[in-house]
Amino acid sequence: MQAPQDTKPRWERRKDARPQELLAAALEQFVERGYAATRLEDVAKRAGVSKGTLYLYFANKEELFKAVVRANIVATIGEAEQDVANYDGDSAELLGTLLMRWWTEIWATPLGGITKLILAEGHNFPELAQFYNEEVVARGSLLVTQVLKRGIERGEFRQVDPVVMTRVLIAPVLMLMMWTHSYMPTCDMPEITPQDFMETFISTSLRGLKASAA
Amino acid sequence: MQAPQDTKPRWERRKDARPQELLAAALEQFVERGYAATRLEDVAKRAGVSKGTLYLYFANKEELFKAVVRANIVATIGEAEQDVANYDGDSAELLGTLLMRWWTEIWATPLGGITKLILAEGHNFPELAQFYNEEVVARGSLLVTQVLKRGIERGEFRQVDPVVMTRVLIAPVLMLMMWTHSYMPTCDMPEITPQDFMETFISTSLRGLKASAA
Amino acid sequence: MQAPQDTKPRWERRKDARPQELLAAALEQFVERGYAATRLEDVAKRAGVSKGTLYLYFANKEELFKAVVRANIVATIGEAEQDVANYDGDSAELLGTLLMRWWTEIWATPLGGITKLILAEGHNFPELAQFYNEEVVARGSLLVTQVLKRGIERGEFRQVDPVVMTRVLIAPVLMLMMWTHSYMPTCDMPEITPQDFMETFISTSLRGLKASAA
Amino acid sequence: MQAPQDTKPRWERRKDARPQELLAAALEQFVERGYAATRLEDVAKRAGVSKGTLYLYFANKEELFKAVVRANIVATIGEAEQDVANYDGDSAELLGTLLMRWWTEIWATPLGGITKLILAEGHNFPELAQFYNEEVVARGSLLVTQVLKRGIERGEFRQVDPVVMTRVLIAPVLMLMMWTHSYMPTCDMPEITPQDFMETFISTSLRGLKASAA
DNA sequence: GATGAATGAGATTTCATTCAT
DNA sequence: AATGAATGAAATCTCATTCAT
Repeated sequence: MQAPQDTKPRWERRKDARPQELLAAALEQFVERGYAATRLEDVAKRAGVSKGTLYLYFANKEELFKAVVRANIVATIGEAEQDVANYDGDSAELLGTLLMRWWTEIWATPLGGITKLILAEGHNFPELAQFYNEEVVARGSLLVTQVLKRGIERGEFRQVDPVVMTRVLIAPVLMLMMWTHSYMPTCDMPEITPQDFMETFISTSLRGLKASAA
Repeated sequence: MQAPQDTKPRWERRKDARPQELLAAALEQFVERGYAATRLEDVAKRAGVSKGTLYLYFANKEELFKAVVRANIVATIGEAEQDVANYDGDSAELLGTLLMRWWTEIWATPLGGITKLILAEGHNFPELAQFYNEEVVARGSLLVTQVLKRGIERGEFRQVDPVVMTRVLIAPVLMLMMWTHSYMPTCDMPEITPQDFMETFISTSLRGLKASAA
Repeated sequence: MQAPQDTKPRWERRKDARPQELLAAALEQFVERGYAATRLEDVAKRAGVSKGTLYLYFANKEELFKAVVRANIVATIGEAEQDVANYDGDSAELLGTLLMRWWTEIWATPLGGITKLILAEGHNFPELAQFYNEEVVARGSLLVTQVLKRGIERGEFRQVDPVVMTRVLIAPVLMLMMWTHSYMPTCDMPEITPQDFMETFISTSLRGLKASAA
Repeated sequence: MQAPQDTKPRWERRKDARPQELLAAALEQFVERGYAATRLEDVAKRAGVSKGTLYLYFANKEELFKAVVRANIVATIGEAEQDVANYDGDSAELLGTLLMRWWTEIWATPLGGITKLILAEGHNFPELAQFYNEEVVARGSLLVTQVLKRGIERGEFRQVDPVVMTRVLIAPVLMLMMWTHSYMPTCDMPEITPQDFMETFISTSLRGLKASAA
């Protein structure tokens, strides 16, 4: 007796997979070239389909772009929110871990490419930029802010405005992401690894944040 | 003897001013819309000339863009280099001043818009990106690196890799500039001023940099 | 012994019905949208089949269109021809009845839609237009012409050119049909019914046709 | 001394004429092919310009079409309105003259081609169809209706519903126009001239309209 | 026979670039 | 030097048609 797990004919299974393939190809092309400079024909070619096929799945270029953005808003933030809620130790350590995970698990992934796109060409798509900011940036920021408040309340951090400080802490991570995706491998940050950058950034920031000894 | 300062007839002086006017208009348009989305017709309209006139001064869109970039690489860096060389006081204060001046005198000006452009669409113009990085980012970085080395040597700063730390210190300023130019006034950084950001950033970084008390 | 009327299995009978269903759907869509604006996908959807199925029955869009036209050339004209041949009364009454039946039995039916199509987009299909004119318009016209000749011979109608007069009598009916199918319900003929139109048209024409009393 | 009538350089005079040339070419092409089947490239070619030039003068295909329609709504109706108001003789004669002039001065001109277009493809452009109906059909109809009322009041015509009768009188003229523009020269109305048609139509209708002798 | 995913030619539209004046 | 009408290559998008399943 044959295993009936998948009774669909091959091309139908293919159809189910198509949107993902197209989104993947589009993501790569958009990240590589930017929104405006990306030609749909290239996306199609990269996905191994014809121009017309794209339009079976996405109404137009803008919708394709939006779909790419939506598809890459990962659940990672949700997990991080849990971690922070449950954590019970040193705030500095929590903050350091949080920022480092943010880098490795979010910005160093394709989501980083998306974020770069939004920052670079976002103002041509105001609604999308807003949507993205709310879903990704704002939620992530809130997390950092909460840890900062916690540390301040517990006397671990000195008195700073947690909202402003949140921005200050986020900025270097985003900028690292921009550099990483700027395709200027040689001219950008020769001989510096993201790891180096993040470690130096985190250690310095935590030092600067900590309540003055005593 | 009459003052020979300007013997040219008026329309010829106008002619000399033309390129500047065109570059100014192009800068605004590029910053507002991005490279790809900028139509030369809009640049021309903004400058109050016809489309054809643009081509009298610049061979094509790309050359216009390059000219805009070149024209906005100001001499400010040179001045700063002098200041640093002549300074003779506390390294932390020097670094703080340097960073703040960097913001107010460079990134908060139209040059900021150019930098954003380069970061956003630079990889479509690799040679330009490289040129820009060398002329602006590298020279500026070098300055910061020098101050860091000076501070470390003088025992004011703790032992850090000055090249990496330079990046860490530059990143927030650039990111602030990106945000400032991202045309997402509402969703971006509600109720935070660049001033707040810079102050918090600088004070925290300097604290994190300083050699552990004693 | 079982009735052998239909020994085919059901799906095969279905198969036989398919072309009719497709033609019906195509007729509606063509009439509603016009030839050029009709998308085969919509025809298929309307018929509840897939786009590909259309091509099992019709070689291409043009053939489908032609098939629709051919399928709607009804036998009604044949009946009318019989009626006219057998009639033995007043020519004016015969003509009036003929015209009114023409309207109700032909132009007010989907065939009207076809005629509108031919008139509207027929010159993109010259052969089809010719075919249609010969099969429908010419035969119908001939009928009218015969009645006119009969009336003139019998002294009931005044001396007119029967061929020209035929056109004059056909025109209003066709125009009514155009209006009826023109999908401009409000702007076209407010508060006038086809019935009103036909009655007024017939009575006036017959009056105008009749041999001047005496 | 040279005549200074036209100081513009040649190409500028050309520019002024361009829209008219384009509209003329578009009219021909639309009338020949129908709206949907007309390719802008063909219009351009017919006008002796490139595709892009069309877009200097008309935003898109639909706007071009609308412009063609607007440009062909002649003032003729206005003149006819004057004539009717001033006329002081036999209503039947007035009506006959009106209808004949309608044919020769309006429907037999390019405006006829436009009307055919509207009737054929008008429901794809509802607003345009409405606009056209109001400006051309409704005004023309009103004129006929007024003459009918006048004749009925003066006892020249028998008692008919003037609104319905208006339609009955307009229909043949419009249908003649449809036939004329249907580009089926051979199959349509062999050996009948529009002149024949109109004369037979008018004489029959007037006979049918006149108050029964006495 | 039926499906519907895939195709690609062709249409509209945009815009950097040219060139006669 | 300046103009702006004209161009045409290239991009987006549509849809009749094909074909593997």
